[in-house]
Parts: sequence; C-alpha cells; structure tokens
Amino acid sequence: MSKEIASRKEDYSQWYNDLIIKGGLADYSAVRGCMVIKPYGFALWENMRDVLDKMFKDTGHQNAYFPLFVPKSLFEKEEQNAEGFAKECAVVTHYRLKLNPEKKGSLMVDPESKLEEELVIRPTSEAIIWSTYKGWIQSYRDLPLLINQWANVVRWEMRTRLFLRTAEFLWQEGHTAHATAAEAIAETKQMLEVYATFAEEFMAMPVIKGVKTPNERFAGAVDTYCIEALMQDGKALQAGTSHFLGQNFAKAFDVKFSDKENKLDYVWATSWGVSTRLIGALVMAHSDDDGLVLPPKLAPIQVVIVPIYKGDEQKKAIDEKVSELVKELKGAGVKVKYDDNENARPGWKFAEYELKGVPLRIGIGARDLANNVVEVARRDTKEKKSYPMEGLTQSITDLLNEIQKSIYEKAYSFREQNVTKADTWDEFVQLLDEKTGFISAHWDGTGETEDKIKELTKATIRCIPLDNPQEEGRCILTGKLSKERVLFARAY
RNA sequence: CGGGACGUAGCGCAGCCCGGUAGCGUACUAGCAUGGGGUGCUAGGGGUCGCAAGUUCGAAUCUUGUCGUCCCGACCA
Repeated sequence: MSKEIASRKEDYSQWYNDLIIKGGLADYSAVRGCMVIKPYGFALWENMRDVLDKMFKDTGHQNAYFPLFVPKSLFEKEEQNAEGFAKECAVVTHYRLKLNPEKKGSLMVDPESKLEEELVIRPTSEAIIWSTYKGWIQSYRDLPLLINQWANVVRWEMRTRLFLRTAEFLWQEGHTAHATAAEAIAETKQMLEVYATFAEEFMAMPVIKGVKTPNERFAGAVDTYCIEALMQDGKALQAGTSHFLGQNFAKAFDVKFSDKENKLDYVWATSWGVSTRLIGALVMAHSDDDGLVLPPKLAPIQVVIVPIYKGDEQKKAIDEKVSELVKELKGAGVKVKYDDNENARPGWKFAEYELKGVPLRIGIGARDLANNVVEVARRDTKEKKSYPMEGLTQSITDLLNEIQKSIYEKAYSFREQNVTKADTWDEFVQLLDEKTGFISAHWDGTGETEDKIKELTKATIRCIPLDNPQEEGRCILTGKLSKERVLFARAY
C-alpha cells in the first residue's frame, strides 16, 4: 500500500483529508485557507455545475457576471447584511506596490497608492448586484428579473477545511427581483426544490428541506430555506440555501418599480446559492475506508477498463477488443477510460481507481478474451462478476443506474436511522453524545433558548422541516409549550 | 485569537537530547525478469535541513527571533 488512508473510525477528519488529497481532488496551496482544486476535483465540479446550470435555465434564469470588488459604501447599505459579513471580509486598500528601498529585491505597498474608498472583496454579491438592478428596473414590465452568476467569493474564516470551508470558494448565486411577495416566495421555494432534486437525484444524497430559525437566517433575509444533509460521522451539513429577502435590499438600494396602476413600490427579492462545499458533502456522503465512492451521474470517469496481459501479443488482442468496447460505451453516453499505462500494474490500478471512486471497473485479460467475457467490479459493493461481451453496454448502463440508486438508498437508510426523537433534556444530551445525527425535539421558539442549547451542547437548530407535523409538546430546555418539533444537530 | 503538533529529496519520515562527511522508505531514471489486487532484483540521479541573526574552529542539531502549515477549540450564510 503506497497510499494509506486513515479509517473513518480511527480519525474521521484525517480520513476526509486523505480522500481529498490522495484521491486527487484538491491540494493545499501557498495561500493560507485556500486550496487548489485539481483536475479530477474540478471535473467533478464541472459536472455538478453543468447539471445545475441546465436546471436554472430550465426554470427561466440567465447567467451574468458582476465585479469581484464592492465599494465599501455600497456594501454597508443593507445594514444587517453588512454587519453579518463584516467580520470576515478581505478589503483592498491600495492599488500599487513599489520596490522597497530598505530591503533589496522586495516589494512594499506604495503608501501613495491608498484608495480613496476601500473595496470589499465580495463575500456575497447582493450589494453590487442590487446597486446595478436599480438601473435596470423601472416598471413591472422589467420583472421578474431572474439572474444567476457563477463566481468565486472570499470569506476570511478563522478555521478552514478543504471544500467544507475555504477562504475562497466557487459557487453560484441567484439574485431575482419580483413584483409581489408571493411571487418571490414561490421563487425561493422553487429554487429550494431545484437544490433538493439535484442533491437527491444526482448526488444521491438525501436532504431535509426546511426553514431556518431567525438566529440562523442569512444576514438581511426575511426567511432562509435550506437543505440539510447528514454526514457519516453524524454531523449535519447545510448543503444549500434559498433566501426570501423581502424588500430589504430593494429599500437599501432604492429599487422601485411602477405597477400597472402606475403606483411605485419596492421590488421583492430572493437569493440562493450552492458552492464547492457540495463536493465535501459528496465525499462524506458515500465514501468508505478504501476511498471515494462517487455517484455515476456525477463521476468524471464512470467506467475504467484495465487490461491484464503478458507480452505484446496479448496486449494487442486486448487493445483491439477494448477499442470496440470503448466506442460502443461512448456511443451510449458512458464516460469511459481505458487505462493501458504500461508503467502501472493491474493491482496498482485497481487500488487507484477505487481510491478515486470510479463506479465501475472492467478487467479484461487473455482468459476473458478466450471466454468472450469481462470481469466487472462495482466500487460501492466491491462485488466482482463476469459479464458476457454480448449486451455488455446494456449491462454497464444498467449497473450504473443500479449503483446510483443503491448508494442513495444506503445514504437514505443511514439518515432515517439517525433522526431520533428526544422528549427530555437528558435524553437530548445523551443522544447528542452517543448516537449523534438529527434530533427531533420541541423548542419554545425563542432565540435565547436556542443560544443556550448551543452553548450547552454545541448543537444548533438545523431547520424546521417543511410540512412539519404540528404536535403539542414542551421545550426540552425550558419546558414551555411548543407546537412542533425542530431538528437539532451538531453541524459543519 | 487560545491550546497542541510540525517544517530535513516530489511525498512520508528518521537524525536533534549528547554539535563533527545528510540518511531511510516511497516516487523518479535505466536494464532484466514479472503481470487476474498497490511486483522482484541490480545500478543510478535528486537536498542552500522553512527563513534570519547569534554562540562555536565547526550548526539540521544549541540560543533568539521570524514566517508558514495542519489538528482541536472559539468564530462561521
């Protein structure tokens, strides 16, 4: 074993780091808190991006691009938003360097180049976008305005983790403007559905849709909807958010429109986003102690073919058979790689592609050629089986679908087993320490209680599930009356 | 920002306590054998020991400073 990875049981966060680094998704960089996304990891992101982008366009959105820099005076206009992000903003104060006269060969910030107004590097783009929308919206005829952008943002986090929380990350952010509150709320919910569908159907990761409590709300939002996923260590991960912004940003940036009766009103807004954090979620949702397990619908390589041979003659015969097979598989839309690299031996390749999470591996050698079969190994179950050459493409596409379904079901049943009800404080604390996962419990609805619980247990309210059953009960901390349960968990 | 660990070949590490020719594994290069689960043997190439100053005849090793990284916490839409 040349690439050892930690086991989940022995060191979960080391296991996670090992998968990312040794699986070739990303690398540490020269910049504190920032990572390099390597080709294999970026291919995964491109696949996610392509699917989401199509879903956004199918729901009527268009892409655009806004600047990385936000003048401080714009950034501070929506007070809650500005306050919420103030502590984690990188700020540009100068625009020039010069040679340092005191130290040969080094540069210094030229004090003469101080900017008149500082530029905030966007931690999110509401400010720059709404200052722009002001000029684009005059009439109800300009609405709805449905725009998305694919971009990078910077949040100067104290502690970073590969993909889950980096100082710079890639994401998409949708920013829409509507004539009525109802329409904006419908948009917010629609995009939450898009995210949930993406998570479940493509990432094979079950999520709980819900709404955040006021404490956990996006700074400047009226309501924050979210999808929450459960990781294998029992911690929750916020996988996507969709915000109903009310008229907060319209008022802050003075974006008004004339309705049909020629009355002026502020527009109603939404914003929604998912980020490269989803890659972290994907890694933790399905992978095992041998490496990544990727869902076929997003895997950069769906099938890898490994030849097993002695001598050039056998290799040649295999090459011929494989080239037919590759052609057929590609024709069926399968992303296939033939790894005939002479420098690595079969066993090495087997381990390598398992580490990289390739859903299916086809092994083909002289023995198989003689019998007109191949050996197919599933990454998720480690099952190996011989398949006849005839109809192989069909078998492969069936298997890929089967894997997609099967890893979803596995993750779903894990999630179901880890949503537990707690009715007393002792039960709640015990569950958090021993079983972890989501805990469904009554809460008195106050921010103070929520803070207190967080302080005592590090658990936060992940969400109030949509379509939550109404049920009389008493708050686990204060014993006050409550009309529904909410989901608590320790979270990333 | 607090606590901990660390910085020596691409990667993973030993050497440091007790100063004296910079080493191991892996990767890399070449050759032969091998090839159905991370090959074996042989021969090679590669390092201003994070950076700076100090002590010393002599510093990877001792002293001081400094920079950076990771982990745990605090913080975090």
